[in-house]
Amino acid sequence: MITINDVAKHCNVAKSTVSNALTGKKYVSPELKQKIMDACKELDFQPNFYASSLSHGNSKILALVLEQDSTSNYRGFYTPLIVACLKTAARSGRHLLVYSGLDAQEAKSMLKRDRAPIDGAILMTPLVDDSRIRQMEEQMIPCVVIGHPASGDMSYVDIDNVKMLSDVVKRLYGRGWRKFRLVNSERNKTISVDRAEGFGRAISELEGAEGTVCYPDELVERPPECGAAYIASDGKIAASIYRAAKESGTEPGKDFALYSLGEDDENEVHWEYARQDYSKLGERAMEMLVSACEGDTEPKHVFADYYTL
Amino acid sequence: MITINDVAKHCNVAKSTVSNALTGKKYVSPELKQKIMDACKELDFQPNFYASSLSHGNSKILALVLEQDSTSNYRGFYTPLIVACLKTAARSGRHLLVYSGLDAQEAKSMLKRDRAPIDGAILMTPLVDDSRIRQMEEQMIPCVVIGHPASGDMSYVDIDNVKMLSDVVKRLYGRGWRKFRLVNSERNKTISVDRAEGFGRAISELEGAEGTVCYPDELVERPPECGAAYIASDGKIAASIYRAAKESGTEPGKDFALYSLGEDDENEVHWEYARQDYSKLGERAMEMLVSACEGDTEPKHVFADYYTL
DNA sequence: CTGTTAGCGCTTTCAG
DNA sequence: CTGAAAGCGCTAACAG
Repeated sequence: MITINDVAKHCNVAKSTVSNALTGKKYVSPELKQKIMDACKELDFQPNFYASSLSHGNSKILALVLEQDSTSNYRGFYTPLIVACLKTAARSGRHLLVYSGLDAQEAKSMLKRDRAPIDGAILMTPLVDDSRIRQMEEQMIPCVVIGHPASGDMSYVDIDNVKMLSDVVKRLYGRGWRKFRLVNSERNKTISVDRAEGFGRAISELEGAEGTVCYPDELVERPPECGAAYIASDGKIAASIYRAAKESGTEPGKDFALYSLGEDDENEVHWEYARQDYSKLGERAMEMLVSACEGDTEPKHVFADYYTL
Repeated sequence: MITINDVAKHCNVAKSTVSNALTGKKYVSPELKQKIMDACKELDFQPNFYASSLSHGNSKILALVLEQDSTSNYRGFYTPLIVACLKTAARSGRHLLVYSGLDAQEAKSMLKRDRAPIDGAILMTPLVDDSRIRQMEEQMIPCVVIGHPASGDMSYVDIDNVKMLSDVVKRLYGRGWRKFRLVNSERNKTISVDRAEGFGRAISELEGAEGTVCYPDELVERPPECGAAYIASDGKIAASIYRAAKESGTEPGKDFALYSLGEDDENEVHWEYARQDYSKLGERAMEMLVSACEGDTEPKHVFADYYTL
């Protein structure tokens, strides 16, 4: 392995001078600097990752923590999200560790600052009571949440689910539907809280509208109620409603309405859905994280309009 | 930060004893060991990642390099593959860095051993001339390829594409088709070579069969030839053939046959396809990588049957 | 079996 | 503006 010492000898200078030339934290005369740079190239010197991190303590490694617990395994939108994070990270010279389906226990251990050498993290899908978030706060690791954290003052970027739900209900109302059914996400996710709120708000504002909310744990596959507009929190739920309808001979779009909030795979969907731009979400979150790692400690709260109905 | 020194003082022993107790590489009396462990817990000691890596030079971080260059952005099968790698890695206490769409230049820089602290890597989708593979060999970083490397003697796990193609052609032949068209993957991928070979082999073995191979760069959207059996190298290509057929009024399954080799999203596909188990592929590759990192340097070559026609 | 000591490669004071 | 020297926290020889 070729070290900073070899470069120093090669140039007849002290190794601290090489270090200074490389990090740019101290003035080094342009000629010397050039000479050093040339030597580095000639010798193919690569600074040792561990040594430099040990000294100044940052690794240029970030983490993307997909979801707490491994309830839902396959999420089609992960790919564009991961790729967007990856690319944005790479553009600023960062590496990205990805975690999926860690339980609270595992997360606690894998994300300890001294276990994983991370400078910062993006957390997906916050829970109402989210131990990962607390942990990042305690460890003072810069952190951006994708979604709406329940409490605390940390940076996040989220789609405005309150507004989105309200918009969806109004649109369906405009088409004549009066009876609404929100089949929400899991209760422990903050997204469900926001969606229920937007849903409820719209219902109460609209003359003659009536609505109820249910959760996946209550979902039985039974034919949808005739005359109701179903809003499914994701494509899988929409698919199960659609299937149940088909089997019972109830006609979607006619006997009842079906709308899904986000679709993992956009081919051949038999119902209306909101498009959400996961790439943008990832890109934006990563930009925020990088800037936080560079010292911008002010928490930023972004409700983005990365969706279209 | 609480260090090994604090623990040592707390227990009135030398720090090396603490280190030995923790790493288990030297004998330490059970009572002392217990005492030390207790102290670690009490003081909430976490070994410093950089320091220990600097000393013994392994980081428990692995890399998953998705594909060279960023030609194809969205690959639905990435999610199950990534998640499988992630889980398998986590089970053996490894972190996973993911890279996607690096060009040769970027790969060269990001995957330098001293830039990214990786103990080993999984490389997806090898090219006929693959600089990443050469780089890993040069740097002597343990490495497993998912796919069939063109040359060299490194570990890989792959679906036997020669056999798969041959099987597919024979199946279609058995149904009466005699004219075959393979629309292959990009020329620079080794998978294309194998597929063309299996295709050609089957054609030559089958009485009265005739076949040609073409590549994406030659693909124009024109109606498929009547009476031909098309084998598309992936779902996207199959979709474009299907679309062209629909537009020209040619009927799939009747005027021509359409078969695709692997499908990213399995809902509502209008043609036959081979199912490939990307989770298994990732899991197996990761197991091999971990064992390689643990000193098993013997290259393993696995042609798995992780597909069903 | 335990403790002392010398590094790992780099950054960072702190005198020249 | 440059260079010697002292760590960062840990591991691994090497004596006791």
